[in-house]
Amino acid sequence: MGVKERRAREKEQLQRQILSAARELFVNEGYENVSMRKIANKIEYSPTTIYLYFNDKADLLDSVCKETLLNLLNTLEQLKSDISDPVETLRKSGRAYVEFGLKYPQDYKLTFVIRPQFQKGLGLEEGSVGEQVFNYLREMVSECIRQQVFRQVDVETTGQVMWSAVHGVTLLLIDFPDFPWTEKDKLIDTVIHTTIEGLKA
Amino acid sequence: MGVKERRAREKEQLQRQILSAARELFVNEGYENVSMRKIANKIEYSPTTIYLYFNDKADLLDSVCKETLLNLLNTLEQLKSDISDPVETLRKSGRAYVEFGLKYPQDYKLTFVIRPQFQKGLGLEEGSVGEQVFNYLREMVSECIRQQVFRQVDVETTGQVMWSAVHGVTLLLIDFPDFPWTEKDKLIDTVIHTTIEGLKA
DNA sequence: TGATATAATTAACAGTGTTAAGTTAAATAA
DNA sequence: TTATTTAACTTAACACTGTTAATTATATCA
Repeated sequence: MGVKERRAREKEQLQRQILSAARELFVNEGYENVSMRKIANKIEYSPTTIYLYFNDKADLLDSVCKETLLNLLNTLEQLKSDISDPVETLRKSGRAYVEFGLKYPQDYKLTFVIRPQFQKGLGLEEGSVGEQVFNYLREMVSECIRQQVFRQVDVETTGQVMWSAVHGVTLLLIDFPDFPWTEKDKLIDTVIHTTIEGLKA
Repeated sequence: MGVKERRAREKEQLQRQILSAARELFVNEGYENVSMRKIANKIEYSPTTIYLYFNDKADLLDSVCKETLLNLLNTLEQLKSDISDPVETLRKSGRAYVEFGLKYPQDYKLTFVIRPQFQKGLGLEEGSVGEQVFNYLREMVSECIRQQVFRQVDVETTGQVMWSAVHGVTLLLIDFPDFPWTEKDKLIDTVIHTTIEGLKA
């Protein structure tokens, strides 16, 4: 009886090993520059072994991104402690979102830009981690509207506006590091502040 | 004397031919899925001929993006006619920017997301078309501040905030077409409106 | 015409994702 | 313990990729 379970455990472990090797390579060298053979070398298995654990390279990317989203979700959920000042929490969440993107720029691009190009199904389906992330944002925004700090536009639109702003500034900072940006922290704060002010009643 | 010129014209023509074939393929099939051989087939030349006109595939991408930026710049410049209502012009420009991105989604991603990954030099250097686009935005914003419609934060930051917003919503709409967005036009308008309101004095 | 310069091509290299077939090792059954 | 089945893994191969060096064809000039 225990044999099967041990084997299952071993399989799982190898799967995780592959995943972590893939993540490290994707993040350090970019998805396009990582070959299955490179990943295989890193874990000291033959390239085709990977195909016993993942459908293809895109599937590997998919799994890496799922992890990233989980990380992001965890990071965010640590912030929604006090509901007394929802705007402040939203502000903090926005900052945390952008900072997450800048801390793991490759992961962020992989998840929010590269992946959609390969996996047409957006990864924001019902019950997915991606959806949970957006739900978090929805809750924050919802509370701001409920307490009548924000004007009474619908929650969906408001959330999407907020997402646009943080997504935009995150990607610009990642993709054009040499652009003469305003001091980075100031820019991020201004983006978030501006959006929140614009949403206020 | 005229021979040289004719030859130069012919070279130029072939270069343009290559470029337009590349653009068409990049846009329709995605940069990664287009091979030099595919481009060569399209123009009925051998693959290596392309290398007589462009350094490499990234250089080809570069040229395609430069054209895209020129298109964007032209689209925008047709709007700055009346300076009397700078906020309205800025609003229109924002809309035009997003619409441009949605009209040519592949071009937009190529220029603002894919290219930075291959060409580390951001393509917004002094005198570049990219810089001109941002200069346009700067002018618009500048006028809003000059007429004291916007609060007196610096022009740079304000412009960058605006850019973040439109860039963000454009990419989200492109990358996650299946997400349950608010009605598209409403979302775009709200993003721009919110940002502008947030920037007002 | 023959010499020269330029344009375009062929062949090749080292690498890619992925599949099908073959091999090895481990677990079960006799 | 030995034979058989099953799972895990590897080898070899296919049809591609971007790019370079060497080669051939073409058009211009003397």
